[in-house]
Amino acid sequence: MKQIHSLIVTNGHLLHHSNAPSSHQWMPTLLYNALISAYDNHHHKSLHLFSHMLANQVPPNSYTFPPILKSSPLPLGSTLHSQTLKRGVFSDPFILTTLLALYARNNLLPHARKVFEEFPVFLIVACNAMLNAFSMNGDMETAVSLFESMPQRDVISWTTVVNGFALNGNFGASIRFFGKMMNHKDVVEGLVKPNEATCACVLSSCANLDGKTALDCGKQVHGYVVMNEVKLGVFVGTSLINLYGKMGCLSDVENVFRIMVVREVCTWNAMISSLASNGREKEALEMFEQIKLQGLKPNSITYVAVLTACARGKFVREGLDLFRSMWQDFRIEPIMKHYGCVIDLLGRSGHIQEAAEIIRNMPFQPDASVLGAFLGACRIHGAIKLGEEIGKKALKLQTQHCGQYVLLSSMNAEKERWDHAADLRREIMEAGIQKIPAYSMVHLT
DNA sequence: TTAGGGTTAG
Repeated sequence: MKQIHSLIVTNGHLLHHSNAPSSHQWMPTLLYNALISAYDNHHHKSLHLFSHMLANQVPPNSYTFPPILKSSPLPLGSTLHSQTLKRGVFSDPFILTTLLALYARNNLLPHARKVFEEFPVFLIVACNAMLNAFSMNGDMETAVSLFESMPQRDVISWTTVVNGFALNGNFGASIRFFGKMMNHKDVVEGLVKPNEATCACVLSSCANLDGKTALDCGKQVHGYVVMNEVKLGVFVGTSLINLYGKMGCLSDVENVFRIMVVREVCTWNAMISSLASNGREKEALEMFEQIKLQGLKPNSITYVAVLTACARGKFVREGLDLFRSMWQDFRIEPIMKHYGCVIDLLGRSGHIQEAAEIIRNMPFQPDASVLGAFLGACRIHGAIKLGEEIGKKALKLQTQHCGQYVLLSSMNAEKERWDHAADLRREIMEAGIQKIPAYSMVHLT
């Protein structure tokens, strides 16, 4: 590429006016378009080029808008929408599709529908964007009925619905829809084949359920991946690590990790979480060191995972050091989840006062999960007075959640303050809160 | 030169 580029330059085919003071003025629409799409991940630059082209009276065409619209926030997107109308390119199918996706992303389902109606004929890409629009706005019923009305479907149509159920928390339906896909003539006759995205989605749905059925389903998908040479890239590999980690199959976790060719930060994150939740906290921390050695940059999720490992392993000193260094080393700002981990870390190991101190000095108000972690610590270490004080705050934040009531009530029961305990149990009843019964499971192999 | 679906989070 670079050699060809040099030839073009030395032969004078590129930018005849490059010696002129403002060569940009001579750049035609086509060159601007190419540049704008090259700056795909640099929204600022592509936008700058767009205004530059307008300032130089270079007219944008239907190719100009989609790459900018793809990364535009809503207010800018609306402005561009009117620009497409003014310049007579609104009806272009590429523009319509990106506008549809823009409105879907911003939860403006009615706007998305209106754009969808502009398509004169069936277009699979537009339908897929609309399927996603319904999914992202919680309307799976309409998504499925649109899906069923489509004269053709491709792998993206199927994947969008599989993912749609997962987006709405209906993981069982997501897996069943994948099953339907595998038995449908589209797949049986070889017109459609699940790809990396499809497999990653359904594996993630399996990981979000528990029980043997979900694990077996995930294993079948894994088998399909191997037998059908679906790429074991970052997406599928990371989903598999996550699935096996959640199911306690650490040897499978390690096998997948070992054979992955490309590993990104999210892969390492899934690995750290898997080790941390299976009693191998020390190795989880070693993985964190590995990330840095690989030249990768930990992200916010990495710290959630590694702080969890510290909490489980009772590595108080290491955990606090990590928490304090995340901003210094990587400019990652602690969010609520990180505070939750640190409170859990301090609380479990009996550093109740330090935990209280951190809660008092947080830059934002603690939410129910942080207070809940603290409350749990108070219970373990019998700090009933502090527990009741914090518990009341937690109840105010999470009135419909049974966990805090149960914790407070158990805490009183342990101190044989039966009247307090009973009062709290009655409050649960009166507030109409359902206590979800816990269960244990024995997995026979 | 342009469009639609994907992984990790106590």
